Amino acid sequence: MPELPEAEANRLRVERECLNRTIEAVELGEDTDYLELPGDNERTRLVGHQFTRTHRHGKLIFAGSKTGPWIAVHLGMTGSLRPFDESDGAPDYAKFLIRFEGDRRLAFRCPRKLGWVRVVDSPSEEIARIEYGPDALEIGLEEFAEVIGGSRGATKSALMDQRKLAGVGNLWSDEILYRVGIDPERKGTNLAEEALTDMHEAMRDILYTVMDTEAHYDRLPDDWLIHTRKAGSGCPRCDGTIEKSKVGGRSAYHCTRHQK
DNA sequence: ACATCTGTTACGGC
DNA sequence: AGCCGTAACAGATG
Repeated sequence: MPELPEAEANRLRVERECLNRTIEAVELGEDTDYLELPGDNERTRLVGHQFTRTHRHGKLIFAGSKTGPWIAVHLGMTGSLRPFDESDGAPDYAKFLIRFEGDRRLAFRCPRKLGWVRVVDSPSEEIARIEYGPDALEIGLEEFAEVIGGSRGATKSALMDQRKLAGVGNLWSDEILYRVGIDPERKGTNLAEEALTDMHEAMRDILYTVMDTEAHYDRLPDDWLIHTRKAGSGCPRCDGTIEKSKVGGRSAYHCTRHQK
């Protein structure tokens, strides 16, 4: 599920349904081996506080308040944050549960156990700890061009490097490069200023567009790669063919005709 | 049975 | 020192 727009959709659910309610208890779910989750002391720290605000940086989601502790959530590949009412029962794969006053609950689901939750003093402290670069929607053209244009490896890998800029993953890096007609393997140092400018703009447009749909991919424009991300399919934008390859250990899809 | 997967990270090489 | 690339991680799904 989660790159920046998907993390944003999760943050919005918390923002809408979990603010300004006193936390009464914080519990772990079933089968939490291998997961990094707050221990007894960290969970107790949250009790009695309310979340009054949320924040997102790249793929990281935060909830907290001006003076109280924060939770920092990384969704991994398959995680999600799900507010629910006690009367409806918890979702499956719930690994971490917050009980707010009244009927409201918040579950951190994580079927594949690649996500994590921490209790921290502030978002900025956690962002510094994990060494994330600027958020992909905050980074300006100048710094973007510096960071991506200065990268000696594949442009796709640079876009996905969270220390360079935070928020872009495998799916949307493909979409960005498809939009601007750049081969995912092209070296960053081999990109012209104009290509970097186009890429920065495409990144912003793609992330905002996906965010606007709250990550409902069926509502995205027909000429996006996402709908034809399959080896051998025809390119929606030219006469080319979509090819699958490996870039930086991840599967990459690109049009062999208009992406050079 | 086997390959795949929107996440990171540890480690070796340059 | 830093940057880069690859293997590894865990478990559901097709």
